[in-house]
Amino acid sequence: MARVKEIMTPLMERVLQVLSGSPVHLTAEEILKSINDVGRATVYRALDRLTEEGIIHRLSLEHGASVYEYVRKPHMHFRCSQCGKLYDIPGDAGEAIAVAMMQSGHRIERTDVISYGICFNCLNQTQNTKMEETKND
Amino acid sequence: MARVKEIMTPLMERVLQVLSGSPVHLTAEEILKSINDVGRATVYRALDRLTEEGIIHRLSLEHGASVYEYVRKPHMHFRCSQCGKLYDIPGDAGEAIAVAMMQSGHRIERTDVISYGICFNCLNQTQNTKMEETKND
DNA sequence: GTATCTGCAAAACATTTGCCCTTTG
DNA sequence: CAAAGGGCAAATGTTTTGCAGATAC
Repeated sequence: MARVKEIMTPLMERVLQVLSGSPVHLTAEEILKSINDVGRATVYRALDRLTEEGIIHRLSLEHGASVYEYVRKPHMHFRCSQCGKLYDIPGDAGEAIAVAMMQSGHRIERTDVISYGICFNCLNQTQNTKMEETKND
Repeated sequence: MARVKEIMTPLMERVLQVLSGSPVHLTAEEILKSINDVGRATVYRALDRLTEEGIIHRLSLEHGASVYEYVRKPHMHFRCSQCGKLYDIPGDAGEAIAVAMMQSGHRIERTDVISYGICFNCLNQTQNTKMEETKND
């Protein structure tokens, strides 16, 4: 951790504080808002460097901005195509993936697993909406 | 496949032809260039619909545009953080992921596995560069 | 004083939207 | 002619860049 500390700038520390204190994924814009008197570019620069150092994760998603999260235990992600909400899914990529990736000869630094579909919340709402529609017909 | 055919517009067919004929992932811009007399917006619309229908996959990556690929057999992806090249990695997400995702109660439609790191190509070049530098010091 | 960090504004991309024209049934 | 597809340009949203001032060593 000593080495990590060395490379940290004040802004990186502040960004990291915001991220590590948040239970949810945040976009660059959200982080920007929760820190006063900071330029947008600086936040992006800090996020880039924190990502490169492996201290945080950047998640690139369909439609809209990337989100950042403080690296805790490994997990996967699920994104609802309907409401756009992002869920953490416990568990990690597992041996199978690691082995396949290793055999490729590349140096793997991290693996993102992202599923897309309809979340349980939207599934229920759709059901309700359908019932309403039927009633009104 | 009958149902699929019904919803295909001429543009969707042309886009699909380009994608299914390409061994590599293409960005919207690349697809645009390989089709004459087509508006940018139309290509995006076609790609959106093809993606929704599950006929092609959109892959959202760090830095730069999303790439599209024709859906053949399931596989994973590796992106080199240095040269930006995207590699296909044989194998799929496996049971472990599917089960974990299912338990979440969401309706999973697809899962992307993307690893980031340094590709074997860049690993070699870096080695060579280092040797050169040593020579010149 | 040189390198690093930061803020600001502009630039650069990637993607989406609105509007209008064309085609098809 | 209504509905759907498509072209174009402008708008939007996200991220990056260039530059100048401030700070740290």
